[in-house]
Amino acid sequence: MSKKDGKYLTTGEFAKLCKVNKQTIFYYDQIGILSPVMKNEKGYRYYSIHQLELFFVIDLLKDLGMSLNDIQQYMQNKSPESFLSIMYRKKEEIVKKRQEIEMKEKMIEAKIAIMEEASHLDFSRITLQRLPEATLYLSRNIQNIPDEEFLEVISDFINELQISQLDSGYPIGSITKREQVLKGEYANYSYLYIEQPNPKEGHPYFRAVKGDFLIGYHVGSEKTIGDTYKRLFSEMKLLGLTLGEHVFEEYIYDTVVRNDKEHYVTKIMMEVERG
Amino acid sequence: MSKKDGKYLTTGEFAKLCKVNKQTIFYYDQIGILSPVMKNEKGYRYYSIHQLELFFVIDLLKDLGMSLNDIQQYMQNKSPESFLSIMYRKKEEIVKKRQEIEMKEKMIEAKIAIMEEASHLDFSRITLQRLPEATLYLSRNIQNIPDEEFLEVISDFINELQISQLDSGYPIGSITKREQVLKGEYANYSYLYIEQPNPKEGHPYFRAVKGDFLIGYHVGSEKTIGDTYKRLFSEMKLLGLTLGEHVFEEYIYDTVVRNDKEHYVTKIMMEVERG
DNA sequence: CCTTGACTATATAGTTACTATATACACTAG
DNA sequence: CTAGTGTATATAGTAACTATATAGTCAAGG
Repeated sequence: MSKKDGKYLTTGEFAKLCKVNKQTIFYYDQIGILSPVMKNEKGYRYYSIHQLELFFVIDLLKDLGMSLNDIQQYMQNKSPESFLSIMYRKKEEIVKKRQEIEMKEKMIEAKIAIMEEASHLDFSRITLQRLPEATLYLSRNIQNIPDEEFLEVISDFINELQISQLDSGYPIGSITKREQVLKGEYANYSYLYIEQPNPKEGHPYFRAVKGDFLIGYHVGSEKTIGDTYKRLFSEMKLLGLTLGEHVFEEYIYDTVVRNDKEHYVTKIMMEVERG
Repeated sequence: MSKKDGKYLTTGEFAKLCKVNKQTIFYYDQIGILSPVMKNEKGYRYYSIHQLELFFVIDLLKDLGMSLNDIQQYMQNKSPESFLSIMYRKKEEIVKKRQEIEMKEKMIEAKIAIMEEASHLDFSRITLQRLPEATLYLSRNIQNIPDEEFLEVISDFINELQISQLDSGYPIGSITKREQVLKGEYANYSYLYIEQPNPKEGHPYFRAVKGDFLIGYHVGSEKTIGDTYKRLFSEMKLLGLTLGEHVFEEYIYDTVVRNDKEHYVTKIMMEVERG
């Protein structure tokens, strides 16, 4: 028997090459997914270097979400055909997984962008800005909607975000119509929305907006948001502007980054018209 | 209190929107990472729709490998600054994770290619082929190496595969020199190698090969591989060829797809010269 | 008003894939 | 011949759920 083939690895050596705990190797033997090629009379386990590749495959399958139980099922009854069919299945899964990862990367980037921008803002200032066109994914109309139906709309909205991978990481905002705002019904929203910096083709629910906006920030619970609306209205008057069709609200700092409601920050963007 | 803000979700409703088991929501309350905004006198939990976003963030962090314990640490003491720093950290991690996924996708594709090719082969046929140039990642020389050192070389080779992401999914093969093969020392390899279909720039250990190869398949344990070598030698004589500098061996069917050693298949590729 | 069925709650045990600990035996080097 | 490292088994613990058991709550229909 030649040196290389004759060379057996002890459990410790094998574990080190696999970069796992020795106990894991015992465990794999115990549940029958990777047993040593040889066991001596003292019960010492000996592995061959070829079994390393088997370990790597097990590790790959595990990584792709296969349970040790399922892996064991295969190991009891190996064949090139069933291995191939597993690989085809896993190929589909990993493509999906990669797309999810890519989306999450985008989400993180969005969160970073939002937080970085917020950290440079003066929340007490009201500004007039010309906003560029943006693509939004809208919920169904929720104005004056009864409670049960509201839950269903939210549910559909959230589902669609997840199914069609529309969660860009940007905050979920709300749109209120001029009429409701003027009546002081600041929470009687008409739509929920989420901004889509890279809109997908062929999706029906997108609307674009652009124009002049009066932008202010409300610091504190939403119960007191009326105060900030009043400040915005007086600023609007001062600048000789009138309220446009829609008001957009977005949580900048919310329950994700603040323990206390008094420190929440809501961005209010009022569409305005000159003259 | 308006309809939308007044609308609280029960544990079941909230769980459904989060697409998790209700028990999970109880559990998150229990360990203090996501508690309902309100609990009535009967102990019923009520969540607000804004807490959905918090759940999604928790889910994101979890996906990025953060433990519920670490998440809890953050939740006890939220702030935009620490959230931002977590996001920066996670951004690095997810980039790495994406690269790993991409590599694994390639690995699966390679395994599929190998298995598909193998399924169309007649293992009893010996063929003469002109092989194109291929890039290989080589181990250090292992010819006549003592056992301890062999283990170290293997270890280094495997480590490098993992660190530099060189595991292409193609089998780990061995190269034996003409001299050893002629002496019948078929297992006295000089190098281990793994093919790199998309070689990375700036890596030192690569060698290219191309030329005429006499290719045969050994079915059975490596102990009887001498039989197949003999068949190859007689075919070589028949074709009027002489043995070139190297012989390459690759496991096609091994412990990964076969339970029984008698069904292993090893591909033997002999470099040959005409005349 | 009562019952039925679907909901809510807590408490506890089970699951997966390890990981740690305790105890005992084996092997190797000085 | 002992110290130190290695091996083994057995058992318990871990994280993050998941399932089960038991009991209280509530809204709709008869």
